[in-house]
Amino acid sequence: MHWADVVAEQLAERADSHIVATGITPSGPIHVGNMREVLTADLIVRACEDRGLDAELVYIADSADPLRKVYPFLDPETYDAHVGRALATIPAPDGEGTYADHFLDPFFSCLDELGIEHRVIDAYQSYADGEYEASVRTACEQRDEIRGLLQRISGRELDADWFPFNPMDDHGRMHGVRVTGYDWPHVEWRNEDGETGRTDLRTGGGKLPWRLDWPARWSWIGVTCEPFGKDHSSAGSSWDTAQPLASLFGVEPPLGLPYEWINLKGQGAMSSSAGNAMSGSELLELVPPEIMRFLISRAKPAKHIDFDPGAGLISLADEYERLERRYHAELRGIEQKPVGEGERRERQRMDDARRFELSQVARGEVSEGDALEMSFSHLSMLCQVKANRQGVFDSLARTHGVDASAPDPRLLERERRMRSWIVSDWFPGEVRILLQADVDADWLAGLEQTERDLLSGFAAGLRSTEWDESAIQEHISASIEAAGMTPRTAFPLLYELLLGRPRGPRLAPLIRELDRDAVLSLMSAISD
RNA sequence: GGGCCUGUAGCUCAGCCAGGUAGAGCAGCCGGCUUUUAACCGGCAAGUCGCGGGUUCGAACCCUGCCGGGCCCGCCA
Repeated sequence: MHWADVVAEQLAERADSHIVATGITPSGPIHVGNMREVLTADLIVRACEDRGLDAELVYIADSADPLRKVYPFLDPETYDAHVGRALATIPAPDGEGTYADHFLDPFFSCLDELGIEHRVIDAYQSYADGEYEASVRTACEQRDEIRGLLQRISGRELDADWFPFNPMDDHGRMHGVRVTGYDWPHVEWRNEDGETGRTDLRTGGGKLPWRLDWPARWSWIGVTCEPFGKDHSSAGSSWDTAQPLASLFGVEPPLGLPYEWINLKGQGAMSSSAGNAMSGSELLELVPPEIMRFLISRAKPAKHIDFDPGAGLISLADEYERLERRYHAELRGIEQKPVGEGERRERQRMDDARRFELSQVARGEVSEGDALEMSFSHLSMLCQVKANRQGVFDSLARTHGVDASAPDPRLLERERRMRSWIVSDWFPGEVRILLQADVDADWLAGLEQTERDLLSGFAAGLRSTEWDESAIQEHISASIEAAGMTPRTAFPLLYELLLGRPRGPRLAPLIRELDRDAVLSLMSAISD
């Protein structure tokens, strides 16, 4: 049974209606690692729906969180003054709108593309609207008990003047603001500059610290399930402290699902501020949304994912494509048996089917017979070799039976994305088709005489060859024949000469699309 | 120090929770097709399942002890 179905089954034992919560602080570009959370939640929601439960995904934008520091991608001139202020109240890096929205808007676009239906809860607004009032009051009234509980479970010593609410000063800053007095519904405070003031706790003016905020939102939103990053699941961390706090706030804790992190292959955990991250939007510029869903659906949440945005991403996409074909050929409609039933092989097939189904952007059953049957690696090659879309689809018409006059819209999308992938820095060198700049003298010296004859004959004649496919094709054939070689032995040499590797895309059309001057300049190095 | 995850074919991983004779893809090799769009088709080879102990009729799977790798415990998922 697929992991999302296992979670759904556990939820079914608890209730018929569920709210699956996720939240990410919009302090920077929301990267693929961040997005594991919301995708995990979506898969659970889908699995719940598939077994007839009501389920809703709630996304909490932590816009009330203060800017913690001036991140490397921010201008210190502007942002020094904003450290400690809520993300909802400070300007965006490009000056348009708020900081929080600046990073949330592209994220929400991703969610739409990924088919993730969600209700957005804005934390800053929710504090202002009084949604947190009951929890804030409980926290303040029972601050001594909470304080002891936090110290005991987290093993962390809290300051003598610790208070379960971080108020903002008159400049909107939360850092360094101390509570000096409390009388519901007000707190009095003093900031680092010695300024004092009074805040009404019922309408925002600050926020609960994270360890309290988390169970508080469970309480007022009614969260029943929540995936969370492993940083929250260490011993004594916020998940542990949230358990007793939840009962204090009068709710059952949700079913928690810790998930592992996504590493950028070879560079460790993704981090926007460290500059080794790919944002969700970026990924969706390269591959269709179902590939991103597949990345998450194929791995269990407890497994960390080594995300390779280069060759590995092409493999991933191709793997999806093969699974798609297999699904339509033999997996559709396979009976999903309860946990533990069925032969090993059969269980694997059931899970594969679910991996595919849960990767779909559209909800509901996958319609019949709509596999694209087009590998991403093949497409990557065509898009490099063909100057335009027409060329790609003409080729696909010949080799894959694609109707070039009315191609599948999904195929058009894949072609569009592949082109942006190729021009991006993410495109892997292993599959990049690159005309050699020079001839490797050692390689040339090591060849047989007939082999050199082939190359020099080919090179010499190319200059006078008309630059179209059939003329080039003829010239290739003539050169091979003149050298007394066979295509099988000759082609690897020609590829080696042009691309520096023994194989490549069909040669004549490839040369036709390459820059003529560059090719001829390379040829002159051989014929000399 | 505490916690979580992880170690299965050259590579990426599935299988472990629900014990029943080792799986997939890629790469490799061989063959087929071919005046080659890294195509496509067929086949082959490939693993002491990190190591030791235990439980069991039976362990990659459960328990236990080691060893290696990654990460988290300051509001970075």
